[in-house]
Amino acid sequence: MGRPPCCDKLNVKRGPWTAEEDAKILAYVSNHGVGNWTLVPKKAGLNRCGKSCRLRWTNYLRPDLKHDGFTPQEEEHIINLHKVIGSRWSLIAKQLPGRTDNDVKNYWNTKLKKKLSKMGIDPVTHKPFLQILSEYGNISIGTSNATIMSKPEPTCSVLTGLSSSYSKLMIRNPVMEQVNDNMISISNNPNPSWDFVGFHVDNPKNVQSHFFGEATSSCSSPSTTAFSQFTSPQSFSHRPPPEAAHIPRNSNSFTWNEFLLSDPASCVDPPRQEQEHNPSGMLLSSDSSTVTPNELSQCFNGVGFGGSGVNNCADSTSSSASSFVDAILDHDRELCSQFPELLDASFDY
DNA sequence: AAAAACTTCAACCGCCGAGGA
DNA sequence: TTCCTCGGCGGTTGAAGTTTT
Repeated sequence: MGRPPCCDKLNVKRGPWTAEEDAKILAYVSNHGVGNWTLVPKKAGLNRCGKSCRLRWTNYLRPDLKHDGFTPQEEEHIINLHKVIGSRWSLIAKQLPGRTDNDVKNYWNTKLKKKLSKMGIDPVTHKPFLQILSEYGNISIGTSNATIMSKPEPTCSVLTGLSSSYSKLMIRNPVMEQVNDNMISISNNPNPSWDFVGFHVDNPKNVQSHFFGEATSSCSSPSTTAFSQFTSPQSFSHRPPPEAAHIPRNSNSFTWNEFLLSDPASCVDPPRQEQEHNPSGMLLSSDSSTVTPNELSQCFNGVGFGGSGVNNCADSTSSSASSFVDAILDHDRELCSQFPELLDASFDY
């Protein structure tokens, strides 16, 4: 019945790989090619699980892998793809030649998530925190002023039970002032504490789709509680405390390029820069909160990194579209033909 | 200089769908 | 049809390295 087990997990070596073990894998693959990993340990003379051998090969030893840092173009592409398909790391990695799903996942978890959070962008929903607040600005609020000592860094978090119409918003109380019609400012509160803000939502389904639209796809836990973190832009680290971080009220109006191409250590309020470059507040590039079918198409077709630079997301002439991409686009067209209302600009994936 | 805190990332874990026996 | 493994995936862990206090 069935196949024999791939290895005796109790008696195989675990932990870091040695150069000698790497050499054995490389020698084996060069002679026999890739396939049937359960046989590899025995044939290559390794006391490792076949699964472990496959992982070592695919994540580290493959000759086509890049081992250098991610480029700003790759960063932007990861963000764009994550915005569309969530934490489907293998799919994202397939659009980035030389990168593995593990690479992309680690890079997202250690760098990009923090970058977005420091911008005041929720890395789960890809929406500016202030937009999320404004979208639900008609909620009734009552604070209990509870102090949360165990979360020193995030400036704002959302806790919610999706089955309930009552949610909690945890805010490290910043000082917020309106500058003009288009701008508000957030400055450091010299005496920050954590506030719990409870609010009722008319339609919990809306909250789920907007706040936590990806939480269910990115969390393996069956828990019904989602936890997202936000950090307001005033908390850019390693910088002197800004007098005030200005955020355009129309927070859609900045581009990832401008932020990602800048050094985080010297980054100066990207949304503000964008506002200065574009005082009208018009959208210059991709909308950070919604994705149209056309944008989806552009983002997928724009892969390949042939050197087109910062605008590769819009390079729809690329020939690197995969069958997966075609399938998504076909499905998208089908949906749009059946449900024209999906073309409405307010639709969020 | 030392300790603590933080970051990075290779490796592991557990789940799932496909498919072999 | 059922049982089981394989291969692949996303999430998590923990050792090592780095930075900060």
